[in-house]
Amino acid sequence: YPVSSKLVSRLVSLSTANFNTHPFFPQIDCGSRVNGKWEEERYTDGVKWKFLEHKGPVFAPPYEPIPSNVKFYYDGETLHRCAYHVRLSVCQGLSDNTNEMTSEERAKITDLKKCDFTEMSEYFKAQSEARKSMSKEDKQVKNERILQEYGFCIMDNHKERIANFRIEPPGLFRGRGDHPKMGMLKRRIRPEDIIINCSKDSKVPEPPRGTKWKEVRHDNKVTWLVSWTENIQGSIKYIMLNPSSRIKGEKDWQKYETARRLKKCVDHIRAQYRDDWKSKEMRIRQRAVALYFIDKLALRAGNEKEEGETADTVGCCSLRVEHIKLYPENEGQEYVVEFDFLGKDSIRYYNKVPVEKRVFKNLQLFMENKEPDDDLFDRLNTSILNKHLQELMDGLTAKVFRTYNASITLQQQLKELTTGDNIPAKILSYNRANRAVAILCNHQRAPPKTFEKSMQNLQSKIDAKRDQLADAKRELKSAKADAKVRKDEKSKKAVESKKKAVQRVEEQLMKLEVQATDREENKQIALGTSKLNYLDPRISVAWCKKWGIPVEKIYNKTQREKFAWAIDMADDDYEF
DNA sequence: TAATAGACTTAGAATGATATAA
DNA sequence: TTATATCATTCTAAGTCTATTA
Repeated sequence: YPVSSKLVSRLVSLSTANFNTHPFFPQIDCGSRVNGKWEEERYTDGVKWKFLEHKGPVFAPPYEPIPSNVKFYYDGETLHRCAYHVRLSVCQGLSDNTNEMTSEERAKITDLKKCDFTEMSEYFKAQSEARKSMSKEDKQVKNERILQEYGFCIMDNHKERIANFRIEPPGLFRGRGDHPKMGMLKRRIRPEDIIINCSKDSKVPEPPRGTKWKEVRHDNKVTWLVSWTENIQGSIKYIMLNPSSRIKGEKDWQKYETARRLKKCVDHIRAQYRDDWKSKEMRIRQRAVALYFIDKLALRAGNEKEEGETADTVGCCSLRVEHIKLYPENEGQEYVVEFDFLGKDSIRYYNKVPVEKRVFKNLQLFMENKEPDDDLFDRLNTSILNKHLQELMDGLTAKVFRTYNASITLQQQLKELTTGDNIPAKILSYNRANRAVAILCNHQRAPPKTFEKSMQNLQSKIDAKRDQLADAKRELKSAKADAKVRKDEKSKKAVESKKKAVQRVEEQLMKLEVQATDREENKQIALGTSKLNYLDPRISVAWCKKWGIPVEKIYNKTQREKFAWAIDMADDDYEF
C-alpha cells in the first residue's frame, strides 16, 4: 500500500502548487467540485475524507478460565472461587468498592499482603511460555490473516493501514507515576459500546453475530474509524490510521511547515516578550516569562488538570511555587533558577539555568506572599497564552515552540558535529545531535534492565580487541625485523599484509569504542520520541544525501514509511 | 467566561521478532 | 542449536488544543 499510494500520488499532476500542496499530497478530487473550487472546500470546511470503508474493530479474546487446580490462598486458606476478575478485584478492592467481588469476599479479603498468588502467577508464566513456543508459522499466519482482514481501510481511493484495530483488552489500569486510579479494573469493551464511523456509501462493518453497535455515524469531519468511552477517566478512545497514511502524513508535514513559519518571526516574538517583562500589567509579565521558559527550555504548555483524577504533574503554565528555587548566585553564576517538577508521564524535569536579571526579578515578584502549592503564574493559563500566540502568528500555539526548537537544534547540531570520514563516525555524530534534542525535550527512559551487563560485555569485547591489536602489532614488528634481515620480496609482502591486519583491527576497535560511547551517553536518554515527533524528517534526509549516508541507517522500515513524504521531498540542500 | 467534550499528538514501557554470541 | 542481546513493534496513557455547551 505505501508504494501504490505513492505511485498514485505521483501520477496526479498538480498545476497549482501553493503553500498547502505538494505533489506528494495532491488534492484529491472526490466528486463534489463546485465551480471548480474543490481545493478550497477541502481545506477550509474541515472535511477529512469523502469515502471511508473498514471492517470495524477486533475484539479482545474472551477470558480463559483458570483451571481449578490452580489455587489462590488468602491468609493460608484456599479460596475456591478465584476467577480472573477476582484476582483483579483483590488488587483494587482494597481502595475501591465498585469492584466485582461478592460481599463475602470483600469482607474477608482486606489485606493484600495476605494474598498468595504464587500458583496463579506460575500458571500465567507457563501460559506465556507456551504462547512463546507456539510454532512461529502458526502465530504469524494467524496474525497475518487478522491483519489482512481488519488492518486496512479504504479512504478516498487509497488502501491505508490502520494503527490500532484491536480493542484494548480488559485488565488493571496502569497509570504512570503516583496515579490515584492505579489498579482499577478496566472493563471489557463490547460491540454495544462501539461507535462506528464510515461513509454512507460504504459497506458498514458487521457487528459480531447476535450483537449490535452502539451507533453507526457518517462524520467526515473527523479521521477516526471507531470510538468507545473508557471507564477509568470517562474519556473517548479511538481507532485511527497508521502514521504512514496520507491523512497523518499530511498533518505531520503541516506541523513542520508551521514550525518553519515560526522560524521566520521568532526574533520578533522574542523581542516582544522581552519587552513584556517590563509591562505594567502582571498578567502580561507572567505571560512573557512563561513564554520565555517555553521557548528557552522547551517546556510543555501545562494545561490545568482535575485534581484527584490523575497523577500530579505540571507543565509551564501550571508550575507551582514549590517547583522552582531562586538563587541570586549559584556556582559562580548569577540569577539561577532551579526547576524540579514532574512533567508528562511523571518524568522528572530537573534543571538549573541562569536567566536574565529581569526574569529573575519577575519570578521573585510572582512568588511574593504565596504558599508553595500556589500557582506561579496565577494570572495565566494555556488558553490565555495560546490566544496571545495566535495573534502573533497564524496557527501558533505553545507546542510549536517545542517542534521549532527541536528541529532547529538538530539542524544546527548536525552542522556543528558532523565529523569523521566513515559512516559509523558520521552516525555517531547524528546520534549526538539527536541526543542534544532529546536532552532539550527531556525525553528520558529507565536505564535498560540489562544495561550494566551489556556494557560489561561490550567492554570485554573491547579488551579482547585491544589484545588482538597488540598481537597484530607485535607480528608486524617481527615481520619488519625479518624483512630487514632477509630483504626478499616474500618478507616484504608479509610486512604489507601484517600492516593491513593492524589497520583492520584498529578499525574494528574504533567501531567498538564508538559503540560504547554512544551507548553510555544514551543510558537514560530516549531518542525515539524526538525522532518520531519533533524533528523535521527532511533535515535528516538532506543530511543523509549530503554525506552519502543511506537513509536506512537513520530510519528503519516503519520510520521510512511514516516519513515517505519527506524522503520524497527533501534534497541535499533542504533548509528547515 | 468557564467548564466540558472531543479529537488528535506525544510518550515510555512492554512485548515480540530477529540478530548475534556461545 | 540454543541462549542472549538488540532492535522493532505494539500498546495505551497522558498530554495539547479546539469546539461546544452552560
